[in-house]
Amino acid sequence: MASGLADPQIGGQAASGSHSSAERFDLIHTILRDRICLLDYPPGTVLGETALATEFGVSRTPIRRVLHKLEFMGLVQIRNGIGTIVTDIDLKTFKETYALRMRLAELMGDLSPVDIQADHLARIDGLQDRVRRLRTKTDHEEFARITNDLQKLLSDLTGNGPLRETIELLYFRVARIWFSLLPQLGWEEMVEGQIAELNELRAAMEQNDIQCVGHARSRHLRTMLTRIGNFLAEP
Amino acid sequence: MASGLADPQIGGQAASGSHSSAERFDLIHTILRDRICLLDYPPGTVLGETALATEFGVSRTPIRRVLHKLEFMGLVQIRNGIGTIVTDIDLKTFKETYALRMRLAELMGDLSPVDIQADHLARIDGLQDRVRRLRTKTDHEEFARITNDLQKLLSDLTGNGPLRETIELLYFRVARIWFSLLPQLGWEEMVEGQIAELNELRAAMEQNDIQCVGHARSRHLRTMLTRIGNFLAEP
DNA sequence: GTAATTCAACCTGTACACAGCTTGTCCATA
DNA sequence: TATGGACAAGCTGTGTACAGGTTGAATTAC
Repeated sequence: MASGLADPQIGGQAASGSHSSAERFDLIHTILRDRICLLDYPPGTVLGETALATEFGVSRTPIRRVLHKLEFMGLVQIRNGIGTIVTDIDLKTFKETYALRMRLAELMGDLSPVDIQADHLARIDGLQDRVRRLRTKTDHEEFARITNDLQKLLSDLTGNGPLRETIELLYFRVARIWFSLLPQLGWEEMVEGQIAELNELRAAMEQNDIQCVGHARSRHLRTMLTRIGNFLAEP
Repeated sequence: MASGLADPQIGGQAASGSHSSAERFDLIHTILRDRICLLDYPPGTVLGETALATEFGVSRTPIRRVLHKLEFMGLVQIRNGIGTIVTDIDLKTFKETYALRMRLAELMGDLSPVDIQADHLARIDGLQDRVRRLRTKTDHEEFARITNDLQKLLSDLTGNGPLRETIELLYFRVARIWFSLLPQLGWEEMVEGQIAELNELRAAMEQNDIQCVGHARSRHLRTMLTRIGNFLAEP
């Protein structure tokens, strides 16, 4: 219907259905954000407002709102006369972001911690199952979705609202970068590392120790940064 | 020229002059942000896109871009059919934001600190002069401008980019709130408190000790939160 | 053949007209 | 008098035509 693009079931129908204005905005925003984070739109991709407008069955106006929000989040850069470009991150900014994320993770249990509920344990159990299945089946996108869902779970455990928003924003800014390096970092290592983090997180959650959860998360981020740093520095 | 409003020299002329698109956007954004932070638009004010458009000599479209960015920053809330409302902050969010700001201030010297230059010392000297003048002349807006400029100076001392952006964002979110309480918190106390902070900051900067700068800032934030908390809790 | 230049195609930015939503008012009714 | 609903005024959301900006390719001059 749109312009010969793929994914007609997600875009053209759901977004232009009988939803309210705010719902359509959130829907299109989430779809485009996930496409960027899951590398459907790799860094450097030029998006084009008209193409997106026809795909989602709306005019350029609401698309522009979404793209400006994505620009504010740092996921795209809108350049007059050229288009909307999915951003890449230089190594310096990447390391700075990870350094900050590690510190913010440690603050998670320090500032207004929340109580662990049975629901939270069930969710992390589900994540453990999903990532264990990846030991025998390479699936980069599923791996990225698991880390997305883990981030959502950790957000629900962050009682301090501004801290939660900041952590989420920084996650979305860098998630796609290391995800793009995933194939070159060693699949087995990455899966086992994720399993190890989930085990640590679950053990801390069983004891209702959010502070320990934050420190485990921080350690995991440090490990990831080290691996990526080693990989990017040598060649 | 516009609609009989005040400040014709800032709005109608400068913003619609011979600037490029991005420059006009930044200019209008800064003007409106400062009007909100300096309480020209106190919380609850309804802005109205058409009025702003006529004042700045542009159409609603670029005004909408600015207002949406301000909404992303949390300074306004856009409601369909009603208008764009300057936000207020509930006490819980206010305290959470301050708790986070204290921690982030401590990180300032920890993550990629910068070297203090003579220029930095000169700027803080200027701030000291300006705030000392307020001992004999009550001027709430000048006080707010000084804290704005101090925040800018501290931003320049924050080497970690994402940390700098986060600190700035959180500052703009809460600055106008305690500023609105300024008249009721005791003018002399606030001025002396600001002078004390500047003295501590300057002493730390002379020793090129950014970590000490961050801790002094954090202590000052804690003092402010305590005063405001006491004031808001009792009545 | 090479280099500078013009121009056409495409993009985002802007202006404006109209549709949809919210709210307060006014009026009819019990 | 109290209360319910219809309506009008105002706002933001959307669609669309046009202006401004950028790039690369075709063209012209040397």
